[in-house]
Amino acid sequence: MELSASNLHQHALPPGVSERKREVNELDFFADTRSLKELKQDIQKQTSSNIQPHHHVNTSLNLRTTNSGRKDKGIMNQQVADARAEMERINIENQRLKGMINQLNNSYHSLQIHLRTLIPQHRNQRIEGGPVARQFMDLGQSRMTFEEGEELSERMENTIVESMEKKSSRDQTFPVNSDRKLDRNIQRQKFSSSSSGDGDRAEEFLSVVRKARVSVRVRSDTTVISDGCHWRKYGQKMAKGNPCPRAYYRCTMGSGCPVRKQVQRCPEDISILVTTYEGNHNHPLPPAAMAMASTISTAASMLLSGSMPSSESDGLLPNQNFFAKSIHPCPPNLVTLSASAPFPTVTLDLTQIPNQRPLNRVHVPYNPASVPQMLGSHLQFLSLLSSQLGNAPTHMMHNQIPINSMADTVGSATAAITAGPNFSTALAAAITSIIGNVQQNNSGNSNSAATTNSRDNI
DNA sequence: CGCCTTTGACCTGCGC
DNA sequence: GCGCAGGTCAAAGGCG
Repeated sequence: MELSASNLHQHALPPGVSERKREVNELDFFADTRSLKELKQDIQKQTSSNIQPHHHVNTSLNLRTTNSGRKDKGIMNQQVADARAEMERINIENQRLKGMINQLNNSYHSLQIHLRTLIPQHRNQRIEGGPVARQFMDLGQSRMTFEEGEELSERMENTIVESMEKKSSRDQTFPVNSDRKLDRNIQRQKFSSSSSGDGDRAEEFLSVVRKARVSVRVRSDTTVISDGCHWRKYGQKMAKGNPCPRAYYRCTMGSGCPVRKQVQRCPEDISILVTTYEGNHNHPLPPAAMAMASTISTAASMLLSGSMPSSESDGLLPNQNFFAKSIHPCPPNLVTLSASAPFPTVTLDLTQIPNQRPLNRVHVPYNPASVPQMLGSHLQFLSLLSSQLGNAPTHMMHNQIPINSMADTVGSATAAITAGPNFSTALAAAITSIIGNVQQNNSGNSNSAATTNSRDNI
């Protein structure tokens, strides 16, 4: 991959640098490939050309031109001095930008090296009936060069967003059951094939991302939590071991949208509402709903980043151990990863939040209607996480992130997660910050009531 | 009338 | 192969 100035601008430069580059562009600094020497010569030519007419005038009017000549000479000297000062300034700016590019180059190469070290680790991890996420990590057991890995990682980032479109087109081709069969077949192929190509691996990644689930536990009297989407109930079942029925909803915001959710009350505490989301939307989403959808993608990415040392004696993923056992000061089990289910699931347990008093934050009563906003903060969460790890550009701290950079954000955060030894600490800090932000938002936005469906019978 | 819920039937995977 | 459980379908009916 070539590292050009434009690449740096698009992929690596923090906003400050972007601003600086715009400044430089106004001077045509990068666009003009001439050297400083040539630039200097140009300026000198310009100043001398300005001088010529005055010389010509001087020769015709002696007395008057003596004073005028002195004035002109003064102006000329001033212009030369200005030009020199400008050149000095440009020179300093040039040195500064050179240093910046070198720094970015170094960061880029260190990331390359880090990626080189990660790919063989993933390749060497064995499956042996392990969880889906681990199995996917093993997909690289066929030989994958660094370039392939780099290309794949790029495609992974892109496919998180593109998967919505692919999924949509597939849904139009296959009825639901066929679609599920296809997904299952993909799963089987994924586990049985050890010599798949990049295309297959991307498809396998898509499959996991599509099927990764996010489960949200909220204490709520309402039958559903408001998440910004329109849902149609298509079924209800009594689940074994739970006196409360499980309701099945399908997203109706887009035709053929594959996203489904299950809503069920917790058998141990019926005041807890458990909502499980699955799939990617194939249509534009309102911000709150977009946050939810991207949370699912993020969840998959988090799972796929599970390259921690294995300690599965208790049946937990290594990452799950981090989440479930090591996070402080977050409530235990606030976030858990489960691979015991057919598909990887991230569970956000928000039921303990009302009792939480994040450090240095004003406590505001918890409002279940703010769950979407909380999930909507997941990008902020990733940003915070990345920044806590010190491995991600600070420009991710912006709240408003364009949708087409979402995948980049996810990818960067995933990289940060994978790379960071202080993962749990960073995660704890990030979650604490998010909770604090949401609660602060609640104080100024307490009217964002959840839309309830009175006809729901859960 | 369109959209939604309800609910029994059906399909599929999995364990025995 | 059988039974169970989870998930989905689709007809019927309700609501605004």
